[in-house]
Amino acid sequence: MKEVKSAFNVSCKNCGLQKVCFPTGLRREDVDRLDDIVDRRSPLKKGQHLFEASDKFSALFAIRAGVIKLYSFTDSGEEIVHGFYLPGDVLGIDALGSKQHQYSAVALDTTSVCTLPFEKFTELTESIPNLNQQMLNAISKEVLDGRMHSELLIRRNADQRVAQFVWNMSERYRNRGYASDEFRLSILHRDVAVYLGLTPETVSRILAKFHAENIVTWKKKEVMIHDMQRLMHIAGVHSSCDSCKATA
Amino acid sequence: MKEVKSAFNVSCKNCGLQKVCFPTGLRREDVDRLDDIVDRRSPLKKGQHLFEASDKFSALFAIRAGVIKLYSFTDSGEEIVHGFYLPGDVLGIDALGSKQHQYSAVALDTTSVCTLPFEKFTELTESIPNLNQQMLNAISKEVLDGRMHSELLIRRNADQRVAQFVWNMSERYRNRGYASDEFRLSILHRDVAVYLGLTPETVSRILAKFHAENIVTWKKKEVMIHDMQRLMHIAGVHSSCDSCKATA
DNA sequence: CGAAGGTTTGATGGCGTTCAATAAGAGTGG
DNA sequence: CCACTCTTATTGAACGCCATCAAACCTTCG
Repeated sequence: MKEVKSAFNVSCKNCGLQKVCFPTGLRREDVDRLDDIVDRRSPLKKGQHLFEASDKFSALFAIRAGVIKLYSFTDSGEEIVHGFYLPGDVLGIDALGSKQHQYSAVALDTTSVCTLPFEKFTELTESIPNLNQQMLNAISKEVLDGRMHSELLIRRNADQRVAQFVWNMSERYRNRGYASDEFRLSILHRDVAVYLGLTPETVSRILAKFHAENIVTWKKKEVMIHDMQRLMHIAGVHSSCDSCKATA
Repeated sequence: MKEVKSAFNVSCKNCGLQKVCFPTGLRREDVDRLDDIVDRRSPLKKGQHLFEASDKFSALFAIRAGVIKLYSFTDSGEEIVHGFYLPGDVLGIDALGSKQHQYSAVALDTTSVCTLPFEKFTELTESIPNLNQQMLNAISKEVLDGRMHSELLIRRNADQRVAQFVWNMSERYRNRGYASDEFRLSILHRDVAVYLGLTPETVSRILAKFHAENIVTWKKKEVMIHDMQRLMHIAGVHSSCDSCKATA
């Protein structure tokens, strides 16, 4: 099952995201065995779906590069954006119970993904004890992310929501070893607005204000944070060690 | 490890909630083995905590009777209510990753709980294959509940939120075999308000309106639903089979 | 019984939505 | 490469929902 390597087809062993996918670390031989079951397809183009709501669940996915938006629609047809998944994030957990995807996942940019067939993954779990805990970590992260999202939607005004979103993205890139004060973000303002429970107009106005006050500039998929302190202050991130918590 | 039985100390085998705790069903001998590891303490009184944020995680909990509120505080000291747990619900999943509770759980009424020591539970998992899937179901439910909460907080006005909350509670009681149009609910309006991202005043006003329009009466912990159709309509639950979905 | 906390009701104001119209990008085909 | 179209972003004005503040009433519990 060993395959030819390419830019989009690097083994877990040589993947820079190993620490993100498996934070507590697996033994080298265990990573090799994981490699054997991982399926690496050609990258998704912008607008292509990784899966759609009601699809049968057969695998978990780890993002290698790009961005995925997880979304669904309410009974009345409004879109709900549940989250954005960056390199190193695991996708598909919502379907573990019903074996059927509850939401849809679409690429917002060229995105490459590692596929973990769930059957084989479960078998591996029996022989790699640590893998089960890794799984629990990923699941737990999913639950906590959901709670964070709810928290953001309750009693935080529009300024705070936008600031927290930008800061959160910055932290996530930092944890992956990228620059945290300047990064590319292929997410439409419209999608951000839906995620934050706001209208595009409101988000636009707030970003204009942040730009005028020289806190954050977000133009043409390029985000630049000029004043991290004030950004964190607006976001309501007071405790000095929150970045540590986020890393955990 | 077999114990004397009492009203608050019934084995899983004889527990009416078995279908809720283990929806897909376990074999009789497996339930017996579960029984052996379950710890049944004396009930919690109103106001007592099952666990608190930052407590070490050592067990999952299944509610047998009563109500538990899961909550935490923001950096700025505001309370966040993440959810209410009814008989048959599983609590403690948020701590699976970090082995440390992230939120606090307090009894809103006299509440009895089954304790599942996680170590022993994990061991059992190896010999009862179906148990692992039960676990995944519980986790998945936790994720989906969180998403439902977010969904409720986005672009739903106060009327819709309150209606959806009452309807949801009604459904949950119905799924447990209780009356769905008349039930006791030991939750303060204040806690409901925080959960819904509203103020107590707003919730009070809306309940007064629902009462005046003869849709729902909620006085002194007694909820009566007089017009389920209109309640569902306000809640934005249009599809006729949503009760089925909720059961799944 | 008295105190503390929860609920109800009313008046006022602010924040974010809504509607509308323009500007700016992105994608397509000539 | 430019013209054309479609989607997204920006900016302005006005309205409405819900928070806020305040005061009275009601429960609960020591």
